[in-house]
Amino acid sequence: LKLASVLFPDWAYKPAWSPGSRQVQLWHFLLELLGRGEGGAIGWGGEWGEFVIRDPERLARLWGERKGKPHMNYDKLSRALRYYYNKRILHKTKGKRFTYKFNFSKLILVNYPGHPVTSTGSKQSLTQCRFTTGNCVFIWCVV
DNA sequence: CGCGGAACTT
DNA sequence: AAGTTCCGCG
Repeated sequence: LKLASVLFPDWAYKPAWSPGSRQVQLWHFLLELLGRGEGGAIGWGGEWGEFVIRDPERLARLWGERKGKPHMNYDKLSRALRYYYNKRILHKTKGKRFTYKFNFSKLILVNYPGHPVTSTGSKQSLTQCRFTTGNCVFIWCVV
């Protein structure tokens, strides 16, 4: 089963009153590519929530295309990623080049490679905030 | 590379 | 608010 579109819970979107609220958020975009197993540009890393940017300039180009920013590059994209540190969405895996990590206190993944979730109980309690992309099911933990 | 301040845009 | 652009610093 594959879903054509990715669904995020309401709280994961920019506020409706915010300018550019219809635009995708960068971390949504990253999860979209990761979930799709897009390959080349970005992929999951060894640890829980960790991902590696395999082709930084290509990822930047893809992001720029999505946002209509033709001059996007990794320097600028990575600045946006660094703004996520204080927001507790991401942090850097120190010492590993182009490697970042999602803070999954806010986000839990099912079918995450190497971390299958078998407990139906924990699934049940969180199914309201759920979206699917590719063969990964993302379950959100509202805090 | 990776970091974070600062000004600017949407 | 969530980036984008630019940049000096380690």
